[in-house]
Amino acid sequence: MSMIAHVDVNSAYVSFERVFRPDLEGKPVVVLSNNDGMIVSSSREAKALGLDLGRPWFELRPQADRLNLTALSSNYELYGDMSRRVMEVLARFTPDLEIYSIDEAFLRIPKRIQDDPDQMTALGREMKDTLRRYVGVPVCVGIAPTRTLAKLANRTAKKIPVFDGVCVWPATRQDWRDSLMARLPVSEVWGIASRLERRLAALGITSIADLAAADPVFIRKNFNVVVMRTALELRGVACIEAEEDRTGRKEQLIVSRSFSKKITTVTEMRQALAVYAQQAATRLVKHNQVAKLLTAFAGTAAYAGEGAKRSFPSSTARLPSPTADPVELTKAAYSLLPQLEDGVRYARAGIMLTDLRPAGVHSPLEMFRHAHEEANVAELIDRVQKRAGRDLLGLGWAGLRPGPDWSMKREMLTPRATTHWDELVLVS
DNA sequence: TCTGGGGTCCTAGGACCC
DNA sequence: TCTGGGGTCCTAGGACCC
Repeated sequence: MSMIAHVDVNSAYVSFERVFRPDLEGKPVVVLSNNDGMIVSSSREAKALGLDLGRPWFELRPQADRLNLTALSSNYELYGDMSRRVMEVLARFTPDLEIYSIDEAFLRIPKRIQDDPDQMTALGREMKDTLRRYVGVPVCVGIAPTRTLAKLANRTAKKIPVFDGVCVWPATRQDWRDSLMARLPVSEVWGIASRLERRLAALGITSIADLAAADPVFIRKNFNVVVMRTALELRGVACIEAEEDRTGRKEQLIVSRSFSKKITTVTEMRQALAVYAQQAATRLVKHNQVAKLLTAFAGTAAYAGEGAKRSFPSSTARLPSPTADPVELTKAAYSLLPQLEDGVRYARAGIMLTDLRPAGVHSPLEMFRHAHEEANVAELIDRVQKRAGRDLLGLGWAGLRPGPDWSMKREMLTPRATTHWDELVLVS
């Protein structure tokens, strides 16, 4: 039986911010979503005040002073770079690192210590201490024979103080684990959320222990293989494979944003689509991929009041040939425009690219349609942007700064302290 | 009056994740 | 007035093939 460690950063975005704002240590802090919409990360102190994920900021703002609460706009450039540092440190512990998300990773425990709970605990503690020292962030570590149990061990390490951030499943007693699993609701398991929780409850499965004890064939029949795998993993049978290393390869790519003010005109929507199409193109090129299918969509607010007109138009265009050309993507995205309805206040729009494939593999027909003017426009934009910055040149509004008045609002943004020379932290 | 069997591919929708 | 963004996997059903 092999062992897997799950490591994740506590209150990740808040912790990344605190590295450069040590004054926020020990205080209630939240990080907000784009447009300063709602909470996406919440410090332990903020959680203790009941400030959980999803709370809208406009509701909270009036109380912020009274609660001594610090709210920050999300600074994804900072988080991306801090995440890279965390993973770099973790990579020193194993040749077998699976980066699962911006703040989580799985690591395979070396064979020679996988039967020794004490050594595994020491290893987990070393990971935690090293990340604190080298990157400056607090993490928890869970170690168990399956990914699902490693996540559960990690949750345990976070919530039960005696573990002090490191929980090695086989180092705990069987009867203690059983009673823990009997106490915890099944929705605490990785892969079981509210809808499955409801359906499971209808069959009498409410605790984690219930799911672990359920007959896998029964689960397979009433749900699907995904839920069955989860149930098996809870019994210690590893059946969720490491995600295949895609090295950046994706199956789909989405660029979508809410506007800071509602959009009502075709002109504004055309601007937004042009900006998003170019961002999509940039990301495609970065992954060295091209797209065949583009879907453009827009929508009214999810929480629009009574009587507000709702509308969710979308249009899908097959591109003449697989491409990452911003000009072609922008044109294709415009197929949405005729579908917009008059008098509707659109809150968001986006572009989804699907049917992606590696760039540079061309069918015979495609050989004849290159090196024309449009390709040169894309290249030119790319060259200018590389030399002079992203904000300087683009189709439509993309090159203008300040941006149009519907563009994203981030009023409490911290400096991009690790990726931009002019935003370095100054120490005096 | 009678109307097979086996397969692939694609898409939409549902569920989950962070 | 104000409520995020970006992904993956699985399944069912339809279209189509021989």
